[in-house]
Amino acid sequence: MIIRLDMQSELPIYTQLMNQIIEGIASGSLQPGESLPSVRSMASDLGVNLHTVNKTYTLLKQEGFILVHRQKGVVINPEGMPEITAEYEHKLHGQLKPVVAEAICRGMSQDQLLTIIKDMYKQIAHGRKENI
Amino acid sequence: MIIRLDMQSELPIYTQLMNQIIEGIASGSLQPGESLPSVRSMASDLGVNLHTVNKTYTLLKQEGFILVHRQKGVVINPEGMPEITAEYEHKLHGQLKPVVAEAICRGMSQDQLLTIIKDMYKQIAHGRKENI
DNA sequence: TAACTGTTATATATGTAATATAACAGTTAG
DNA sequence: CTAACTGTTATATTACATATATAACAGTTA
Repeated sequence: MIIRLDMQSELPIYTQLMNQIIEGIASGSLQPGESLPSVRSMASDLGVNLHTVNKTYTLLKQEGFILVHRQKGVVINPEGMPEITAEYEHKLHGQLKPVVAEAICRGMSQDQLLTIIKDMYKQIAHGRKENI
Repeated sequence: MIIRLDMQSELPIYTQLMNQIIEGIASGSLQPGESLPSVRSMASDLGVNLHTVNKTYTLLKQEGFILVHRQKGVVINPEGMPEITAEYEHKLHGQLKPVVAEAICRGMSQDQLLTIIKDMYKQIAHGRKENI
């Protein structure tokens, strides 16, 4: 899996890394049970510090996306992904609200916005089943 | 317009304030041409520093949501809101992608996601026309 | 003139992000 | 058993963002 970091971005490196791993899972390029590089090798590959990768892994572990297997190292959670909890729905609303509000301000119609979401959903989830 | 700040939030105060003003415009509770409190009085009302409010106003001005009128002070842009530029669409994609990816990971269907967006759009844009 | 406006400057305290170095306990390969 | 790896933790430092405090400036308004 190819990971691209933008050192000029306003987003922290550990957040960019976290997002791309989640996108990798969503797209199917990272399968449940598949192992991730060690914090040291990942850090080395990306040219960042060990602790930056470790922070990403710690957060992904806390949310249930990955787990640390004593033999296999860090793996995408083989038991499946975290569920749609009330807490997650609350977080989702908080993330979407300002984005939707700005779209409305700029005169974007509901259909325009839904089309963008549909296209994005299709694009990300495109290669889900055939990669199993 | 009522503004609520969460001092425990991970979001900076100036971002919370910015989001709520944009949501106010989207909902119609803030109309184009309507004036906003001065940086000092707003800061005083919210119990924050002058510069925190000033940063919010500066960012909103840069994006075209408000402008500084020599007589009327700070007003919601009477010429209308900023448009849907290519730059904005790029920003929108960057904001939505990680959110949609996590939803897919958690097994949320496209319809579930679209329903949330629709409800949110309706809720925000509900009192648009009747407030003019 | 006095009180307000946005704006700018400077300084300080705090927290986060990212780095560097080091160590520990456990696992694995030679 | 040794050596090299694993995740994990600790400590320290640098850099930057956030938020504050205080002050001043030019322009506007009552």
